[in-house]
Amino acid sequence: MMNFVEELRWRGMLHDIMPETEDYLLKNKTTGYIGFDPTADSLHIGSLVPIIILMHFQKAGHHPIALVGGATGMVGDPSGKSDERNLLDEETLAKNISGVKAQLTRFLNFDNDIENAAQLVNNYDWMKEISLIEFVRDVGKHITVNYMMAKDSVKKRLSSESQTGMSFTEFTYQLFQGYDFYHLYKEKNCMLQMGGSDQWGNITTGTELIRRKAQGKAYALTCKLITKADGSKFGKTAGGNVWLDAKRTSPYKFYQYWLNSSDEDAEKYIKIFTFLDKETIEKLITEHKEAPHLRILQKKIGEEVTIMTHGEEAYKNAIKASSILFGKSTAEDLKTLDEQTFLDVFDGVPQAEVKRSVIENGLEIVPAFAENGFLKSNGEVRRALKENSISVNKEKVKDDFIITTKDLIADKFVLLQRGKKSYFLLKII
RNA sequence: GGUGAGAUACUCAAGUGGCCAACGAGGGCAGACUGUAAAUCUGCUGCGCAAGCUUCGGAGGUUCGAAUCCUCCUCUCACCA
Repeated sequence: MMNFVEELRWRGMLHDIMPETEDYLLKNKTTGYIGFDPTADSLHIGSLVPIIILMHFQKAGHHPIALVGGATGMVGDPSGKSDERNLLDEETLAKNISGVKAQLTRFLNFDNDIENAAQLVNNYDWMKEISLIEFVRDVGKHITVNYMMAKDSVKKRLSSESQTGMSFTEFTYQLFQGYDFYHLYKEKNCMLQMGGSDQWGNITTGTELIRRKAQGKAYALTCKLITKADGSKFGKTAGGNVWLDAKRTSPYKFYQYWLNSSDEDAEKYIKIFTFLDKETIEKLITEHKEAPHLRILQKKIGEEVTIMTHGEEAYKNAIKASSILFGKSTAEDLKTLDEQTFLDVFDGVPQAEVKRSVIENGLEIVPAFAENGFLKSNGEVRRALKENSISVNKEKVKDDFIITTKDLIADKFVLLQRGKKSYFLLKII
């Protein structure tokens, strides 16, 4: 049997582990869970780490449970937050939960035919049954406020660093999460809770509750939070979060995110986000160091993670799109594309519709960029022109350029571009 | 409830009657260089081709002239109760 803990360790994912956990996991096939917050109707790549942990867990023969926090999502976890959270209304929450559920099924094997099929639970299902009196008597009684206050997540908010203080609601959060663990321990014989290192406090409230209320022993394990070498937040781009949902973040952009990782980060990511074995990874790292400009690591990570998330087909399209957008393709190359290929490549690129007659009459460059919502104002277009950053169909143009029918791609599109990475499509109707 | 401080562009933050479309920093965008990188250098960062126009929490007022002075309002923070 594969050593799950060792696997996480050499991949540099392990942060904190309760004593005896490794031993227990080696000797027993057990059940473990990770909670996912339904703060949006899609997970983003930050959630990929816990997902991958569950995948490793399942691979090692254990039984993974993914918990969707329908109830805890209503309370709001104060960990890592310096401000009070906004609460989600029930309708949004329901939508988010179903979105998150759908995504998790892509990564974990929920097939009941196998022995250690993954399970999906929603803590709202049991939390909704509990009355306040019940909760206060049966759960609250076992945990002292002193214990709760000692948690970092709470201390931080009570200290003078925090401007807003902390509501009772958020203070209670750890009891909710702790109760989840207790519930799964009782109902599903779940012995282990995992999560990001910021969850340590919440997780140990769970093991504490299990110890006091059920005289049981449960285990905990956390993984390192993903950081980036330049200090910026992982999983964010200027355009927002990088989502797992293809509708929110196109596979092309998803792939690009990994491709643009720094060398330093790529060495970490390849261990964390791919399932390649140690030898393969070490070989790749060596190769990469010999020829860093080839970006072997980034490409491999992009390939593995994009295929895992969006499938083979989407990955191939992302590659094709990348080579057209960033290769030495010219206006001529672009014009050889048929409509379908063109649309695949530029899937997700913002676009606007323009009447054919406008192009036939000749469209000046300034209004072409400003009036369709690509750039904010005429002034901005003029500025950009001065910077020599405006291209039409991948060719730099000056302010006297006029778009005509000869610039149409597939007789239907004009590709506008600001700088190297920012595209916009005019679609002729 | 009382007292005090404050609200300036994406963020922080100067500006206390004309020299203010508003110092500076960060962020963002672009150009050069490069590996679609990092670092570095340069330019831009309210609208307008321009004349000019609209901005400094909101509404009024004083003034030839207001981000700056006055009145009221809204909100935030701190201390006290």
